[in-house]
This record gives sequence, C-alpha cells and structure tokens, in this order.
Amino acid sequence: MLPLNFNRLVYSAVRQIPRGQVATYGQIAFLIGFPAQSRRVGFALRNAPEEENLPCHRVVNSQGRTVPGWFSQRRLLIEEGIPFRAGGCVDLKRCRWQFDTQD
DNA sequence: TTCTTGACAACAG
DNA sequence: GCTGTTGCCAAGA
Repeated sequence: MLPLNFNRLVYSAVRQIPRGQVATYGQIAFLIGFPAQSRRVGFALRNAPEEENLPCHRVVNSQGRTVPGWFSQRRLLIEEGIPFRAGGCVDLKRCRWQFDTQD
C-alpha cells in the first residue's frame, strides 16, 4: 500500500528538477523509493495542483515524449532551454536529470 | 469482488 | 528511429 503522502513525495522530487533538465517518471518513482510506481507518478502529477509550483513539464516518459494532449509543455521546455528533436520528443541523452551516478 | 484503465517502462521486431 | 506487446500496481466502475 502506498503512503498517503505518496503524492507529496512526488511533488518533492519533481520540484528538485533543475532548470534546463528533464526527468522521467521512472526516475521520479525511483528517487522517492517506489521504482515500480512510475504510473502512480503520472497520476499524481495529473492531480497535482498548480499551487504546488510543480515543474511537471520537466517530467517526460522514458521515450522522451511529452504528455499527449498537453501541447504547452513543449513550448515551456523550449523556453527553459530543453533541446527538442524532430518528432516532438526531448533529447533525453543530453537533458536527462542526473541526480545520481548515471553511467 | 472482479475487470478495466492509466501524463509508464522495458523489450522485441 | 518508431510501433506493438507485456509487466507492474493502485484507483475507479
């Protein structure tokens, strides 16, 4: 069972994403201690209130794709300096948030 | 209680 | 590079 503050953990992690970088749902889930809860992360962000000041636009899926139906996200990322590739996916290879030893 | 769904991830072709 | 399938886990109908 997930703790009631699961969402809060997600918010905490997302808020720590540095400007100019992006994180995947899996990364967030792993960071807060629930590597298998990547889907919960997406659900939490969907419910995330704007008052939390969450840079949820910096969160993309493992393929570097943006949220379906949320076109503003792409523009927001571009304004932050996130390089986009043709097709509308972010260049994860260069912008992935490296909060820990990556490789 | 069972079945379906989801802002996903990993793997195969 | 992209699409399709499978697995994960909790919420909702």
